[in-house]
Amino acid sequence: MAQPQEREGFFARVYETVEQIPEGFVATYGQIAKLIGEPRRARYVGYALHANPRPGEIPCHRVVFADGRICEGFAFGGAEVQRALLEEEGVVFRDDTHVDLDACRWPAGL
DNA sequence: CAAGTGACAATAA
DNA sequence: TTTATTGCCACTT
Repeated sequence: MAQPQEREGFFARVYETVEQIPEGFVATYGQIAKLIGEPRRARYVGYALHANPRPGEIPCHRVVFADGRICEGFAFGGAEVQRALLEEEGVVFRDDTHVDLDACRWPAGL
């Protein structure tokens, strides 16, 4: 396999960043990608979460689209489950599939 | 080796 | 304003 180790470094940074998201807050793929220094890998941020090698430690449910939207077949049990998890932590929802990024965006103070 | 795919985002129409 | 397309970059086939 001789695959570039940078991939693991990139993935590791994504996990580190996502794990640092406080409860009641959410981050977007583009924001995370930019925070780790690779704004062009926004897509791969989601890819890293899909890989999710550490279920239970990586709050992937706190990571949403730039608009705060959650894809349907994305979460473990469905967008509804994810919405419930976010509401449980205090995240405000504008719609059934959109979170209030204006109030829950992370990192705060951008 | 080349082409296709994908938990996104930004820009164009 | 919403919808459609392109760009990104690594992985899969």
